[in-house]
Order: sequence, then structure tokens, then C-alpha cells
Amino acid sequence: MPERHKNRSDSDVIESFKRWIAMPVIAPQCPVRDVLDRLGEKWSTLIVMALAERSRRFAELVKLIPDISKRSLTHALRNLEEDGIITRHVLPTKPVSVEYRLSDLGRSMLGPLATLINWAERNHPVIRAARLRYREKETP
Amino acid sequence: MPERHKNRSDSDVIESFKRWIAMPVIAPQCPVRDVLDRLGEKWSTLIVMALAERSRRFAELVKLIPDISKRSLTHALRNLEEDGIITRHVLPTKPVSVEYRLSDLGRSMLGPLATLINWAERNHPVIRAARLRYREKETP
DNA sequence: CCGTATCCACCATGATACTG
DNA sequence: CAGTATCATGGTGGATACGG
Repeated sequence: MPERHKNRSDSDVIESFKRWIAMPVIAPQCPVRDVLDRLGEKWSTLIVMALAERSRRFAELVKLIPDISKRSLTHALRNLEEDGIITRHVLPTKPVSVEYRLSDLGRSMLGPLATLINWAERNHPVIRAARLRYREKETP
Repeated sequence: MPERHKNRSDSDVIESFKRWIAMPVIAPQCPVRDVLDRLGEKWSTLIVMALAERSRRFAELVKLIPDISKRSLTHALRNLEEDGIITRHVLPTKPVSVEYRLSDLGRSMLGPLATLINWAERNHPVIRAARLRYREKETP
């Protein structure tokens, strides 16, 4: 079952949650919302993952994430920069190049992110099966 | 620095990401999207956290998460049930009681979720500071 | 008590065209 | 190359009222 989290007991996890489910969720001072809202933005995590290996230029990111529009990429990059997850570097070439890279803060989230992504990968078949079962119960 | 992920090297993380940044992001067969879209829904993770300790009834959840509307709670619960994260049990009281609890799948995501939440908690001050810095550079 | 049924507002995202 | 500007739109989520 749990292979990577043997050292953390369920009750520790529960305790760590208790502090958050009680507090106001709306406010900007709620870290849970602050982080999850960012993850919820469609492209943010993909961008962080794309920058994990090394810095990338704008056009590189467009190629790595083909479905993204330039507009959305720009917005996501600004948000990540605003949060201090990535840094932006304008190189004086002509025409200009712009390089994005993870900050220390950004790199520090790679581990937690990978934990979640790997969970998703492992359990995706289970989730897909559950959805099928649910749908055929709803429309018999 | 990294306290819990010492055993996993950065390059392992990067390798695990490489498989995902290349694949089509839109499709329902993309686990990254499948999971992050769910986490992005405003209340899903809060509900999972609220169910971590024990099963809860509908009205209990409303009390634990005061900002949520009944409609949104219902929707979020249906989605989580559809994915097999939680199960729904109707008790034959009168009027009826309905109990929600985490499935095995749901419990299996508590660890990864806690990892992320704890990262958020630890780094929230850094993020808030970064935002302030960003804003005062934009409007000097 | 546990929802459904409407209606509506907002905002994230996309498409497209233009610019330094 | 790396954006900005503008407009269009779908979908999430809230308010309210009603129902079994």
C-alpha cells in the first residue's frame, strides 16, 4: 500500500489537516487556498514541470506545451513570477530573448508536486474505472 | 531544505516529469489534468481533508466548511463519489441521514495531499512576501 | 435533513489580430 | 521573439426557492 509514506502515520496527517479545515477558507491568508488555486490554474503546474530540468525560453515552453495559447502562457508565467515560483530574465539579444527559470521556492515544490503526480499516475486506472461504474449506475 | 524527500534525488523528480510534459494535456487520459482539475475545484480538497478523520454527514460538512453553499457541496460530493474518492451511505432514519466517507482510494491520497499542504504552510510567508515585492515593482 | 431546480454573475481561457 | 489588446464564451460557483 503506502510505500513512500510509511514514516508518517495517518493520525499525523489527520492532525495536520485539522488546523486547516477549521479556518476561513476564503481569505487570502489561507495557504490551502493560495496554493490550490494556483495549482488549479490550468497550466501552472505543467509550466513548473517543464522548468524542472532547466530554464526555458518563451518559445520553448510553447513547444513543450503545445495546447497552450500565448496569452494563457503569459498569464500563467506572470502569476508564477508574482508568487516567486519562477524568475524572468530578459537577455539583450535582438530580438530579445526571455528566459524563465525556477526559483529556490519553485524548486522546493518539485518534490511535493512529484508525490502528487505519482499518486495520480498510479491511481488513474482506478479512478477511470470508478467513473465508468458510476455512470452505468446512473444510466442503467 | 528538503527534509522529507532526501531519498528522492532531483533528477528522479525531473525524470518523472519528463513523461508528462510531453503528452497531450487536454485529453481525459491525462492523469495530471484528471487529478489537478479535481484539486482545482474550489472545495474538493477541503472536503477530503474534512473526511480524513472519520465519516461525516452532510450537515456536518456544512458546519466544518462554513463558506460552502449546499449546492456546491452537493456537486463536489458527487464528483468525488464519481471518482471513487468517497462513498455515500444513506441511513434509513427519518428524515434520512447521509454519511460520506473516504474510500481506500481516498485515504491513499491523504499522504500526497498532506505533503503539498505542508509545503504550502511552510512557504506561504515566502509567497506573500514575493507578491508584495512584485506589486511594488509594478506600481512604484 | 438532504438535497434539486433555476437563474445569474463572474472569471478563466481561447481566438485572433497587432506591436516593439 | 515575446509579448499586448480585444473580444468571445463556457463553465464554476453562489443565491434563492422548493421538494421528499
